[in-house]
Parts: sequence; C-alpha cells; structure tokens
Amino acid sequence: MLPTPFGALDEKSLSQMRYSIGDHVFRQGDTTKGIFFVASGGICLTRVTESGNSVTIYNAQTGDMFAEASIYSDHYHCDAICTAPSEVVRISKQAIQKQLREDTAFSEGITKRLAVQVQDYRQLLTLHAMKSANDRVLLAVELGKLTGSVTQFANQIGLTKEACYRALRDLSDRGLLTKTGRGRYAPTPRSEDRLP
Amino acid sequence: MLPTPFGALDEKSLSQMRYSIGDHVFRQGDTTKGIFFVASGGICLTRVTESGNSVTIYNAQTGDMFAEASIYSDHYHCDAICTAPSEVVRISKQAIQKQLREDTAFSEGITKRLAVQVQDYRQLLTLHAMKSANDRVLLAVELGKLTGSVTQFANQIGLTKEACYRALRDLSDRGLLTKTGRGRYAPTPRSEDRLP
DNA sequence: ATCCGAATATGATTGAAATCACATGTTACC
DNA sequence: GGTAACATGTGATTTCAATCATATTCGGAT
Repeated sequence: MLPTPFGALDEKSLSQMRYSIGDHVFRQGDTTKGIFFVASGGICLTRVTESGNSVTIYNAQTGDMFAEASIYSDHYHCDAICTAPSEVVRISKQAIQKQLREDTAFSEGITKRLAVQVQDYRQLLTLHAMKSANDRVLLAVELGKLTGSVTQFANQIGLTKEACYRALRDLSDRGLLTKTGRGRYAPTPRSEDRLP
Repeated sequence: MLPTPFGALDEKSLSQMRYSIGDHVFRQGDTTKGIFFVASGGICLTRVTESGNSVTIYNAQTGDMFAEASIYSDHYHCDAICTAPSEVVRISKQAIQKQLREDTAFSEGITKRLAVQVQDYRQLLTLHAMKSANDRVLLAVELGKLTGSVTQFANQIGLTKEACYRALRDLSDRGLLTKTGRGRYAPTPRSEDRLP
C-alpha cells in the first residue's frame, strides 16, 4: 500500500516498474513524469556537479518515496539509480496535480511530507557540516543511516569508504559502537538507558 | 509586503519585532509559535549537535523567510540568532493552520515554497559534498551565496574562514573570480557571455 | 564447483584543510 | 577621539581524511 496521502489516488495514475542494479529510473535533466515509491529494493539519488563529482543526495529503501519535490519542477535535478533489484511504483504527476486541486486532505498530506523532508535535509546538512569523521559516523549511525552497504553509507555521509571503515572500527574500539556482524554496527546503549 | 502566499493573511496574525545582534528569535527546543519573515537585517539559523558543535543551517537575509517547516513541528530544531539589527515579522502558526484549511491557493503556495526549499537544501548538500575548497567556494560564489561577511559565508559552506580567504585569493589569481572590493568577490564573466 | 566482481577491512603515504599565530582595516560606541 | 570588537588577510605547522595498495570474504553467475 502507498503511504499517506497517496492511497487516495486512482489505480490508473500508478505504474508498477521493475529495475535491475545499475538501471536508471530517471536521469538529471529528464522532464518530470511523477514521483516514486519503492515497493521493494533500493534506489539511490545522485547528482553530478559541474566538476564531474558524483554526490549521493538520498538513499531510498523499501517503503520510501523519492523525487517528491519534482511536482513543481519541469525536470529532475538528480539521477535515480537502482542499487538492488527493485519494484517501484511511479505516481503520475498529472494525477497528483489534479488531486491537489480537488482534495484538501491530500494537499495537506503532501505539504506535511515536504515539511518532514525539509527537516531531514537539515539533519543531513548538520551531518555533513561535522569535520571529524568519527563524529560524523557516530551521529549517522545513531540516526539510523547505516541500513545498506557501508560503501553506500560512506557516500551518503560524504566520506570515503576507507575513512568510514576506520571510523567504525575506532568507535567500536572505544565502545561507542557495537559491531553486530560483517558490515553491521549499532550504537552501544548509553548507561542511562540501562538504569533500573 | 510579505511574499506569496502570506499576503492573504489577516494583519492580526502578524507581529512585528526588532532584534539586536546576538539576540535569539527562538531557541532549539522552544515550542513553535510561527514562522518568520526578515523585513530587514539578518537572522542566522544554527544547530548545536550532541558533541557541542555549532552548525549554520541557513542564513536568512532581508526578504527571506525562515522556520517554514515548523508548521508541522511542535518545537524548533535550531537556534535563530540575529546577525545584524533586524526587523522581523512573525506569522502566527494558528493563523497559518486556519488559512491552510480554508484557502486552497494559500495551501498550494505553501506547498510550492516547501518544494523550492527542498531543492535549495539539495543544492547546499551538493555544495557540502565537494571535497576541494576551491570548487566549493567557486560554486558557492556562482550561486550567489557570498552576500554578507566572508566569515558567515565560510561557515555556511562548511569551511574555516582562513581556508575560504585562501580559496578566494587562489580563484582570483587564476582569474575565475574577480575581487570587487574588500571582502567582495564576483564570478569572472565567462568568455561565451562576452561574445558579440 | 569455481570464477568473477563487489564489499569488507586495514596498512602506508600524501596532500589539503584545520589550527595557530599575527598584522592590518573597519565599524561602532562611549 | 579612543578603544573595543570584529572582519579581512596571510604565513607556518599540524592533523586527519584521501589516496594508493592489498588481502579476505561473500554472493551471484556460469
């Protein structure tokens, strides 16, 4: 099922698609066709700057939506690349615009989603603004950003994978993180949380 | 005059306030009273992380709004600190919520503003993800981020002021930027722009 | 079953930005 | 007018993440 408020939309405005690793859902500069929901798999939003650097903006996993802000853009501002075999639902831009005009609750839902996204981006910015790799990695893990591969995680928080692995090991050595498996780390519960 | 769509609101829902340098408009954790418009001056949004680092999220200048996403939050996520003698209009949260329910055009305007903000944050993220100080500074100047002091600018793009000054000088030496005065730099017009 | 590619992991070296230090210029305020 | 506070600007040193290199493990394809 689609998240609120998209359940209100007609089936006809949805298209189910499948992608394999490396496939593009859309490219930077493509005209906007709609917004997307990841039914299963993973889609990674990256942006290529003038200098040719590639930057991960957002890492959409199962249950996430992406390209929500594209309702008011003529073209996409980033590439959407499949990082795991994925089922994706595309929600037609036209249908959304129609519903926005006709359905107050739907409109409110969209606004709320965008407001949350703004907060999320602020959070990510806060993360990127930390100079120390250890601080960055610790906060990012605490925020639950380490869901997929460490390589993806590293890119998302603006570090090389090497620096990331080192920080993860360092933080584990200091007892701030606990290694729960190969490439899996979790925050060590703080003492307050364990008090009787 | 307030920017679209806030002109639709009743005068009663607005409060004019004045702040001096260093004053707090609100603090991280305060319950949300509304959103703000900078009639004149400058307000800087900073967030304090667990480790005690202070991070500039946004630098609102004359004509800008801030804390727009707070409509759906119970408390503010950052500090708003006055960086220049400022006149600020506070727009009551209640009035906005009422208008959102009753006025479709207003609601659409708000949604559009939030969508634009999402794009802006993406832009800032792209900026922060660039490793080279020169690239960062050049792009930031091209995007028109160098409006106030270089110190503020440096903080906003995630560099120390020293690194920033050096990059500005370096880019000026290479002819990519032109120094237009003390602490003032502008992109050097590219050759294409000068063709007859 | 084995081969290939990618992710995990770590060590050594290097380079660029942070830090420290300091000089000068500008503004605002008593 | 004097001075305090802060912005501009640059040089010297240090630190820490990027880069380069390499070994191992895992999963998927043949």
